[in-house]
Amino acid sequence: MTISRKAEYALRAMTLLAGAPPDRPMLIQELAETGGIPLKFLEQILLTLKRGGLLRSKRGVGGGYHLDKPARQIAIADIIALIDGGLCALAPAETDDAPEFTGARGLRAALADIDALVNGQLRAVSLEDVLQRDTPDAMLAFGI
Amino acid sequence: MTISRKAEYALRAMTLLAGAPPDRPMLIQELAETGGIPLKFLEQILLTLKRGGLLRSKRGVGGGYHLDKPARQIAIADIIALIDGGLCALAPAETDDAPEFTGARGLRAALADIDALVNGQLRAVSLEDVLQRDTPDAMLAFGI
DNA sequence: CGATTTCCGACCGATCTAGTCGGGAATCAT
DNA sequence: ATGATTCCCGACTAGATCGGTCGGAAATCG
Repeated sequence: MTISRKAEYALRAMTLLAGAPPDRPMLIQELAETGGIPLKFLEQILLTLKRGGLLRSKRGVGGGYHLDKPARQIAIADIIALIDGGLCALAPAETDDAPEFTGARGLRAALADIDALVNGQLRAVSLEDVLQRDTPDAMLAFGI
Repeated sequence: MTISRKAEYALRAMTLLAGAPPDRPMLIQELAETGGIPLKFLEQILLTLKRGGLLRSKRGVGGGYHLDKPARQIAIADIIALIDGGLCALAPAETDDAPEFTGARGLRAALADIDALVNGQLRAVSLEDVLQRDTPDAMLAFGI
């Protein structure tokens, strides 16, 4: 029940890109080394992130990857959804063969509630928020 | 990223047991049929639930399963933790080889926050709450 | 004893995870 | 045009996990 390593790598790479100077793109190799991510695996990940519209790339010398929109407009939900193919869903696949017994509706409702809670939060936190959380004074501001 | 089918089955069985009359235990077969759960699979599940201290069992005629404590004192977190071996954790396995880069702390903090949120909620909802949620008037009370 | 019911370890096919491999295609400087 | 650089992309794989199944042993009761 942990987040997939692939999604974790994607989050690292996106965080790295969000925190990088916007004038020049970053190389896959750069991202892999800094983020501690297997190079060829990261290649795949960045590709799907790009196909999903979160990244833009350029080949050749001086090429690399950069965000396709400002960090504020990219939620970590967007990243996880692209990589894992759907968000974290506690509620099991909807309208399946679910039998009806006393308490069944209540169970589904309770799970759906929590599901909505976590997904809402994932959607609410942007890459910019992640960077903000990184600075020590932000920790102080939050009283940690 | 869905809840495991095994955990879903466990939740169904526990909900069933929480809603059953407390005078006699329920048979595995009964639970399997009512809950739409493969019998032999359910056997395993109930066994680990019992070893975890959530259930009590009795063999032979008149035997079966029943809750080991009142439904109010059993959180769905307890059930999922026993079955899936740990709760839903978005934050990756702690203190692993996590590299340090700009934003890494923020990323971990953001994930840990959401993690705490969902786990807190899972711990807050008991089987009794699940049963309450099942009745239509409870829905009205919640303004649904 | 024999019926009932839980207990328990071993096993199994399909799918998913976490990658690797090898080469192709675009871009750029010279 | 050539060659270096860098991204693009499909195929492949070892190992783990998922979702069960099977066969029987042990307890409990009439």
